[in-house]
Amino acid sequence: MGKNVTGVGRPRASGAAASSQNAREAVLEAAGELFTGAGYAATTTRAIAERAGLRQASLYYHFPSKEDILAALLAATVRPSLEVAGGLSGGDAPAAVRLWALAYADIRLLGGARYNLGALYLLPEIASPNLAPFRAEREQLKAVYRDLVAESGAPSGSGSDVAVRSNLVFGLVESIAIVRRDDPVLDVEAHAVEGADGVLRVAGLPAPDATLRAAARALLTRS
Amino acid sequence: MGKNVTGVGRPRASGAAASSQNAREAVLEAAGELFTGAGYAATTTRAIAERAGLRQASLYYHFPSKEDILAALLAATVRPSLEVAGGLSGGDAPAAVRLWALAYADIRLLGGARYNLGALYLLPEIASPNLAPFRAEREQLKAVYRDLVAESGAPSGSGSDVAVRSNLVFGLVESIAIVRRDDPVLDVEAHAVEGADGVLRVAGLPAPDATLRAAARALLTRS
DNA sequence: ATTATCTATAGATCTATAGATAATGC
DNA sequence: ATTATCTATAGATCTATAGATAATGC
Repeated sequence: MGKNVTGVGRPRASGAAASSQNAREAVLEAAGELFTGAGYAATTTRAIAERAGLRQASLYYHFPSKEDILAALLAATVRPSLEVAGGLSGGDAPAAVRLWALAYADIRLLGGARYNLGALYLLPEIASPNLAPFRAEREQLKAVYRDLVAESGAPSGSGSDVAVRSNLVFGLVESIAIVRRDDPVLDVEAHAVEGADGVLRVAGLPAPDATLRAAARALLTRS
Repeated sequence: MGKNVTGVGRPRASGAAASSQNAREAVLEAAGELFTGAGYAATTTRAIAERAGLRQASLYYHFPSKEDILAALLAATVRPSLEVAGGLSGGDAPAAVRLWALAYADIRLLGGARYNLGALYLLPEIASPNLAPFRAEREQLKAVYRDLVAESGAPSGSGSDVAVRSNLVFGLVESIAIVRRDDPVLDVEAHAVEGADGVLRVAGLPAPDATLRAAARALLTRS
């Protein structure tokens, strides 16, 4: 269970940096790239191991099963978003400002990660019973959006309700994964600003101005 | 190659309706349900065949490979959207009206299909070289959205450009697949109306009123 | 003695092909 | 003779386990 800083354990067959600093990290990095690119079922444990620089069977020293690798990735992907959401809850800023800030931060997180981490949310495998903890965390995040949409109190024109609007808002944020897959070199910053603007508009709020954006950004740097 | 209306060919092993009216349809139906639910790679040809009421090997009488089943489904899914887009191009209605109509129709098509057909677009396998024809058709549809966003000529506030906005618009429409997966019993009609409203707002246009919506619906029924 | 890897492999698939078979059509 | 299915199986995986091995730590 140690960190293997010096070189405990049998050396790797792939000549490579005998006994890496942290094989677990390398496995997650490799799996992230492959799962998001080719999907979970189409990615073999052999391919993950190869990219991480070890043998297929050696994965099982670090993870009990292939699905546990996915679970670790999903947890690491949703956690930063939940932290942002948590950091916003304490303040006294208007709901519209907090909603803009959360959407902006989420889109940047998903759009700017090393590889297209948001694509993990698109995998059909997240329906697996073993991944219920991840789904619960994602539901938590979605609930924060719903509360912000409700609190921001947009006029309920033409019979629209909070449930429909927050579905659209959450969908708009997560759609960064689809957009990024279609266009891997997109301008993340521009998409995040315009996306957060769009979130407010979809929520039924007036178009945000520079003052609102500045206030939202200030909220984010504060924590 | 005949339709097997009466009962040519060896009867099915699964007692079932000896020599179905149209086995090909049954295979597509089964594959649609399984691919959208469990994904492509995780769905076995055996599972498809079982659900369609024939033996695994018999699939290959109707399709040369598993991937061709997916290709057929993708083609059938994007075609109706392209038809709507084509039907709108000839008119003299304002771009905002056509944009609302297209978004509304697309969301209803994807949201109301027998199973969550939009989830096919989320599959990582659509990157396969063999599925280039589908990707091209989807790009065509996306180009229609882009042209409508450009033509509707929203004020380009805060440096936003057409590319970013049309990415967001297209993402918002397709996000119905994610929303539906999370909430299989959603109100499709309400989501489509509110989603099309959101599309106009994300495009930077003023919030649509009942008159605009009525005009857009009229466009759709006309063709 | 502990750690982190390796080699080898069991057992369970999965796709696609080969060739037989049981209907109808002529 | 043609059609649409079937049975059987080849060949290629794929995940996970068993048990050996080559380092360091004590």
